[in-house]
Amino acid sequence: MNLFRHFNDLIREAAASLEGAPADINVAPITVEPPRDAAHGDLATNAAMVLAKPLRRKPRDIAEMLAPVIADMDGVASVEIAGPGFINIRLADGFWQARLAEILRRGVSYGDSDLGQGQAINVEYVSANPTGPMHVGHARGAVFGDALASLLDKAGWDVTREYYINDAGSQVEVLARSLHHRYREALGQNPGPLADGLYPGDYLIQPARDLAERDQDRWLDAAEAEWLPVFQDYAVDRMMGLIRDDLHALGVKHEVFTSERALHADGRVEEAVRDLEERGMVYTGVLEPPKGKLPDDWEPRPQLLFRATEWGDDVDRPLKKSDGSWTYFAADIAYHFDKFKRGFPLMVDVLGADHGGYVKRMVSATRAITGANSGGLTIKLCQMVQLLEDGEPVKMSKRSGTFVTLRDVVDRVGRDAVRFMLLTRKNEAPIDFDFAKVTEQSRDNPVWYVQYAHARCCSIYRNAENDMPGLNTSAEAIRAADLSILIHPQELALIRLMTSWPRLVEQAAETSEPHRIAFYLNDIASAFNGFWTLGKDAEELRFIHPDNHDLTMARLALVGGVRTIIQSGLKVLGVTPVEELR
RNA sequence: GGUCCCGUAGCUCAGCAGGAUAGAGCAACUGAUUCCUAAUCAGUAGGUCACAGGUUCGAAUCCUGUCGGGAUCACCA
Repeated sequence: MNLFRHFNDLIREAAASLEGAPADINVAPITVEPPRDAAHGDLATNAAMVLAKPLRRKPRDIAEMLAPVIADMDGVASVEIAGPGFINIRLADGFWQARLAEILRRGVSYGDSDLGQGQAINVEYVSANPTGPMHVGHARGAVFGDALASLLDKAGWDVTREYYINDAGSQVEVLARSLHHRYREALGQNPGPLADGLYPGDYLIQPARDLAERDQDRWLDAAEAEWLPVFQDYAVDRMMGLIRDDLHALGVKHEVFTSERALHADGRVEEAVRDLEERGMVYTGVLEPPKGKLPDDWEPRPQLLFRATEWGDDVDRPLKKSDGSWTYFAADIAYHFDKFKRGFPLMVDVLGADHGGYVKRMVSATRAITGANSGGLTIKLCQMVQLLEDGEPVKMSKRSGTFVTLRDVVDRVGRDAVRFMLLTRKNEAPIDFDFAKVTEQSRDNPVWYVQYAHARCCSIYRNAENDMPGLNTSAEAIRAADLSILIHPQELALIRLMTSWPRLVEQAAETSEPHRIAFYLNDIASAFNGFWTLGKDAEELRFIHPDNHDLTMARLALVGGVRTIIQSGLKVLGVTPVEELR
């Protein structure tokens, strides 16, 4: 239950039936939120202020009319009118205790929402070129996309996770040539130094050996035109294997892999462009030279263009290169068209910030394809990750082979730490990824801090079982505990915070901001650790009371609630909760 | 030059789709461990929310402009 939505619905209803309310009154601007200052109560609504104009009355007068109606609602303990016309609502202890019971009953599915109403949505992420292993730059988009997909799923969308394999274009030819070089080496030849522009990494050596084993010297003296397609297929297969392994190491999942080359091969690119053509969205023209720095080899030439400007872009965009072949953009239009036809009116693309210039054209193309009022494509850009070693940037250069692979980082600090750290920042903000910080065990490291709180919850259960032999701490027994004895302000504060989880899920999903979950978990951990420490001074606030079964069970229920919320949140982030930290 | 992102405490960052006195961690200072994990907690101090206008009951949040930082800019993917 999202209690804010719950009470908002009730209050809107009450507002619409107020004396003197016009039939067509707009109650949408009414909000119900937690007041910033807890002293103001549990809920605050702006209803009186928003209704002042349509009702032509003073906010305070409207508040006076609404207050008794609200006070009568289930769960409401008291109502106050404050400031310019805020209505502050305080909920009864019993209401909060019922919420804890709800959390225990629902388990990690607590916070699930029907906000998405089961709408199909396609989330595309990673889509690294299949030309080598993933490096850290890819990790952020991968983790972000994965968490966003989980988040949307939790919030009620029907999510499909997709990977677009960029297996067409010149970089795949380069890959094939690089593999051929290694192939010659594998057969004992000395092809000399790697030609300029070929991929230097040693990850092609083993695939080349395997290929040499399979095909022997069949391609050694063959013409390039003969071996190129074979080497392309083989290399892309192997590189996708590497990437899948890397994704697996990160715990990132996809359900659908779509090949760019297949789009070209079975005519879907032509089909998409033809579709645009029929709508008059395509023409042959000459583009203006780019502003700013003019490329050395720029020259005016007629090209097949898409009327992107009619859909919100700044210039029209080329669909064909000067040699007549399709641009990447043309294939990408076909790809989005394909997704649309597969039943996804809603799509999300997760891209690196270096693709910022690409957003408008893809969004406008998608509008053109799907009809203007759809606007079904959202592009989320992830900013750079800067690796730090002892506070110093790690220098990376592809040329010297010193770039850090995703696998290196995962092996060193662990999948969970990588994921959590990359999600503890909003996607538009650059991240400094400090190796020392990520593995540090302190308050300053949110990854560790949240895990610590979870482990502590587990530890309390273990201790309870040890200290009180025969105590039944099964889920059923905990759910049966009498929660009405949880009336300490700190206990209720903790439950309040847990109860904001459903609302947080909805907000994070609506804004596509999984980082909010990481911050929320940090808050939960902090509140829980605070409560834990109270027990040091005040023995009656400890969780375990060997001489008081009922109190122990109620407190264990509280701890169980915290543990459940943390698990629910970590599940969205794709991080495994740990039961013990030593 | 165009476009996009960012600018909040000394540092690193949140800020809940406009709400009441702008928050957290680190660093600094003061306290708390025979005790359910002190790997923690409580407190003090620290801000002209880059700047200037605008929108309205109300702006860190929305709009315009300026300044500063980053990304990107036909035919690459």
